[in-house]
Amino acid sequence: MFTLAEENYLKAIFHLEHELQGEVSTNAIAESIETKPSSVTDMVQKLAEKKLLTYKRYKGVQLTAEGKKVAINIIRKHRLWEVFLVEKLNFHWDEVHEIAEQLEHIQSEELITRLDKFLGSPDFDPHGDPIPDKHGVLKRTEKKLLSEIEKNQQGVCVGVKESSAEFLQYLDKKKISIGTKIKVLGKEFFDGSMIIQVGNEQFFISHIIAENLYVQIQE
Amino acid sequence: MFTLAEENYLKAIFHLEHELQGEVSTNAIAESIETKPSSVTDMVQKLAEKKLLTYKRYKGVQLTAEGKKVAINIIRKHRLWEVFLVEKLNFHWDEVHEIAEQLEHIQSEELITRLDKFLGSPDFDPHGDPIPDKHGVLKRTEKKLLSEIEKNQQGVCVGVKESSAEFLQYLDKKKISIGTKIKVLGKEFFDGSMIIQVGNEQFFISHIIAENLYVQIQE
DNA sequence: TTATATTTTTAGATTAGACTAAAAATAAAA
DNA sequence: TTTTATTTTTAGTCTAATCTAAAAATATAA
Ligand SMILES: [Mn+2]
Ligand SMILES: [Mn+2]
Ligand SMILES: [Mn+2]
Ligand SMILES: [Mn+2]
Repeated sequence: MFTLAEENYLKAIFHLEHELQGEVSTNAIAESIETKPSSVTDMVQKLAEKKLLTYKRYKGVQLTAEGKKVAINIIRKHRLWEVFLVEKLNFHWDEVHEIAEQLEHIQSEELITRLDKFLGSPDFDPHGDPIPDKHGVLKRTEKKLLSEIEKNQQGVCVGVKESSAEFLQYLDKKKISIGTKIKVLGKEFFDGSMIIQVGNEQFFISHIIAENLYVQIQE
Repeated sequence: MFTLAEENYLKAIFHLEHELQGEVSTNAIAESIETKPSSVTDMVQKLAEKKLLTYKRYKGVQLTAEGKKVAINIIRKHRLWEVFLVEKLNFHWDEVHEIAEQLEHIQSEELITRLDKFLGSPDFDPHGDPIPDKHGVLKRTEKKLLSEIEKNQQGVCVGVKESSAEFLQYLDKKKISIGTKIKVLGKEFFDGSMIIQVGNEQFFISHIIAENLYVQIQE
């Protein structure tokens, strides 16, 4: 149906639309998929002709409903495969992204239907990201960045914003994973750093860490 | 490591070397991967430069040890994925080949190691074809074509030579699958057709069928 | 508002892989 | 052993996806 490159562009643009809240620039796309802006212009013109996005010269792009549908389906496949790799093959959560980047392009509706069933129709992937259902509907949960919660509040970790192997390994070292309870003991106004409690341990984390961890507040 | 096209050529050449018992011609490759002979010449020259096969103009090609290693690894992946699709996702044996053609190109040693373990290190795929181990070693079994066995002998089906969906569906209709006992009740010298017994049923099969079914003779 | 900087697009080149048409080598038939 | 047929290779073209360099548009600063 679509080429590997086309699928990767659509997925990247979809993610950028959410991060940037609106129109996505040529440079933003180029940076995100590690290519040159001139290459992006070419591809974006091709995708516009195929009605997967709208494009006005110098004005950036926006996915059409059809483009979104394609992107969401790739994301669905990516996240289902990540669940498979962690739940069934016992990969660790910092090892699965690269492999899922390949698996997400396998073309077979039936395969995904069956994989989903085999995995028990999971709602979230190993990084806490929601898995769209077959109609593209995402389960919404109200989660907050750890950096947004107040002193003495407590939450349970439900996801990571950044999901590089390096960050995930840092979290492992600190014994933080999906489901871990985190209590904010102190918060430094100046630099946003925090003292938090995880299990019996209390330690310092920088703002960078706090704004890449999603938590659900607990009373 | 290798491109999709390169992998497909190596795999096709490997299979042809076995079918044709020796040197593989340009035309044979072209037919097998459904491309033009001129395209094959190009690719074969490229693979020769990479030392994956030896090539003499107008003389056909032969895989090097390295070329064989690559080909066998792809076949290993293909067959392991087929087992996964049938055993875990409950696909039928006539539905898995096309999907495995895609999955066999996923690049990750670790993935295959874990998949193999998850599946219980199977020795055969759903069509009865042997799965090479991680060193490329194939489990050899003495099996015969049904067409080669004599009247009143009996065997158990251990594999199919042809594994197109059409042929597999024919076998389903006749209630023949891996493990099925087959007894030869009659054999027509003229055209090689047979009367066989499968379970309680007795029926006629043509030579074409008999020479695409592998059996292991039982006393 | 004019000058400068940044972003984006165009023009032209490159690579992998495939194709067609024609030439060259080899095999088969007369 | 010529002639004819088949197989294989070469030469040249095409498309997808990328790149560099330069031009054009837009944004920012003086
Ligand atoms: Mn991922
Ligand atoms: Mn993920
Ligand atoms: Mn197969
Ligand atoms: Mn098979």
